[in-house]
Amino acid sequence: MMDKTIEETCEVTYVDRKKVLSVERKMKDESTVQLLAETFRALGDPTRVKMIFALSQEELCVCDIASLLGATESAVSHQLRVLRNMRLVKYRKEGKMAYYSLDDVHIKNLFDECLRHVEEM
Amino acid sequence: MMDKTIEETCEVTYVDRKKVLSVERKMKDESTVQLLAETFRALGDPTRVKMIFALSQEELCVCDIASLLGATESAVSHQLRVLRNMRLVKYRKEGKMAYYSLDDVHIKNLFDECLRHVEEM
DNA sequence: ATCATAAGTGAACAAGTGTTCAGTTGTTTA
DNA sequence: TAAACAACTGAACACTTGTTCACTTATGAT
Repeated sequence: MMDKTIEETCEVTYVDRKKVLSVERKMKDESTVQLLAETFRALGDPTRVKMIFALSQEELCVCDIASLLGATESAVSHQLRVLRNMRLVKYRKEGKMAYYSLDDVHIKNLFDECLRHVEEM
Repeated sequence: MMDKTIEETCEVTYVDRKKVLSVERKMKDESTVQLLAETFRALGDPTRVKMIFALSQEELCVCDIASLLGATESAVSHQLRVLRNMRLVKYRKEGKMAYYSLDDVHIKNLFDECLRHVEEM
């Protein structure tokens, strides 16, 4: 990229150095940015969106979800792992069943806020 | 997938048909699910996360953002298009500059809620 | 102990994504 | 008018992701 900051020789700068520096100071660190992106990406799939919505309504076991989505349990299991890895869902074991639900209230808030945005489109 | 719903011949069902049907009735339609997933996916990239954060602080032009992220203007322009397509950012033209900002208040709420979730991890 | 079943896993492949490069458009200034 | 520049775009590529298939683990029933 070409350097557009010419403030050393000229007052007029196309890049607003003051604004850029101000934002740069507040910028979240690399690992937080990474986690944010991974979290959003975990939500960025139609199958997983349906799972999150379903789990925002009811606690469900893997085969409930599979039945609901018309998917194989294997596929559901793989997707649940993605959501689990980002702490979007939690589960409790009861015998051979695993009952899943949303991990915390932020997830529902986050999801509902996005729903509101989308429903305004 | 094997059919596990055996309620016609037996009272005991592994799939809780009542819960599944209740969720099925409330399930969002396919196009809403698709938009939700696309919106989350648009946010699911470190570069775009940084852009959204930056724009939550200040209105910025393309070259400000490029300078801030150390990216080419072409790359920034491509990423901004993704965000624009999902109405996550808007822009105003002033001469040859394009000033970008977050599209609406939902985006900031959504982003902040995710930040809170991530910072609890 | 054996069988059935809920859940989870690894490997492999098709499909989708981000970046770069080269080039275009439109505006400003000399 | 010509040159400079902000912004945008299409094509190509390397890389990532979701799904399927075959298999494993672990629990409960016969």
